[in-house]
Amino acid sequence: MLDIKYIRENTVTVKERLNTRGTDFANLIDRAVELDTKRREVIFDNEEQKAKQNTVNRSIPLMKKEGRDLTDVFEELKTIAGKIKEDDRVLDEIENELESILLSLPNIPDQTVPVGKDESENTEIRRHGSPTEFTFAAKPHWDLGKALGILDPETAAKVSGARFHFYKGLGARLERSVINYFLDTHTGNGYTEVFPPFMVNRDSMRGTGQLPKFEEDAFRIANNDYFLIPTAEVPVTNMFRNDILKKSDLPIKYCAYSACFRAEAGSAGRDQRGLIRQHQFNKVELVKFCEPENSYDELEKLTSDACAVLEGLALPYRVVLLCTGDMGFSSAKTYDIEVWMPSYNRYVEISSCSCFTDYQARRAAIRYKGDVKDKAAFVHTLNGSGVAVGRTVAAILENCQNADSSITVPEALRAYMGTDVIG
RNA sequence: GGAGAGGUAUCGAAGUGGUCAUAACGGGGCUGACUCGAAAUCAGUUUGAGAUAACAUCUCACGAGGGUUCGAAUCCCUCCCUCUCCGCCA
Repeated sequence: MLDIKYIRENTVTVKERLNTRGTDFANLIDRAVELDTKRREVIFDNEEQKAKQNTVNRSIPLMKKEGRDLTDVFEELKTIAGKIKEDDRVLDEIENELESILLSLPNIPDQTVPVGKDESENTEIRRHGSPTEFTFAAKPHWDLGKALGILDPETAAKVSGARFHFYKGLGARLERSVINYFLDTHTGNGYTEVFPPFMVNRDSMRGTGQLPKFEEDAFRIANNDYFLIPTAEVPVTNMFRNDILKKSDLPIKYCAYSACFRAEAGSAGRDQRGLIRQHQFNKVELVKFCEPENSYDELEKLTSDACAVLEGLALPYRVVLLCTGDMGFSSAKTYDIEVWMPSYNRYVEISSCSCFTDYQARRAAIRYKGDVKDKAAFVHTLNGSGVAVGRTVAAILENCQNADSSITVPEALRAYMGTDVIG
């Protein structure tokens, strides 16, 4: 959520910079400023009435003691109470509309984010390794999975539906090995491991920005108002919702494994085969809470912490800085990490690392302070996949395949796998 | 799921319709005094949000949201959460 004070004082700038996302928010912003002006007028008037009401109310016990007739006083107070009630009602309306506008405005892109309309205008920052070359006809991971008997989407379709997978045997073990390898690497780099709930309430989904705008992307539990988490970002960031953190505890760094659930509304037909786009997938997430002045440095570190696990697996990847038009709703700056996927003959997103500045913190009321005297201020939140597990498994199968369809297990995983080769 | 108890600041806890809710009382933290230093003792200080040019002033917040009333922590309704016992369960 953006600060209405900031919008009020920088209306033109906010419009310009939000419009770089490719949607025109000018009307909404004008309406927000208008509502804010009205809001403050009503508050001013209302508080005057309340002050008067309080003064008279406080003197009532005394007057009663003196045995005064209070009929006139009560008459006047009744009038005041009526005005207050009406003002409260008006204020409520104004604030509801204002809030729903503020919740629908995305974060302001950072100055260093290139302006562009879509993913074609993202900027490649760096590459690691080079696209894998084969001396034989390489197979896509879904064919390898079938040949090896380790991936079974057909049975999953019977049991659940499209966009689900059974992993079997060494395939299941590979998924689990990757999760453990990721968590062990990140905890070694100073992240505290947490294991979160996979269902969260509405307030949490709103705190990180999934609601109210993107409800159709989420799975909602029918008999509760719970949502299946689309990413561990949601439960982990919301751990501190409505809290005031100690400055000396920052930065707080968490890594979390979770299953992730996405409705994938609107992506029918895309990535139909294999592990790339599933309703349920595993991910290890990195989440940070830090002071505002460090957040962009922390984003660089978080991104390289995510890259580290791909380097450990010797998978070729590149880092891309998203342009304004391709960036997520709540983010101010995002790096995507893309792994080389031979079957796609291109790099495919495997992690998205974002700095949200105070956007989520304001929505979720996550603040910090140093001294008792300090005013509580919003923290900055960051997160990034460290990294998507299913896509990593797909990348391992494809990049590490041999002519006979066997898979050479990356060295870093051998202890977890208990074998050097799948096949 | 059933029965009961409860949710007030940093913690414990009092307040059951008004005139001491920043909030009694007790503990903790911080600052100062005493001390070579510490303990003990004494004094002071310790919530957040909003309106405002304002660290002046005013308003709001007693789990959340409604209602009754001139006035609600207190009375009524709905919901959430915690604890104890029972049931069920991994």
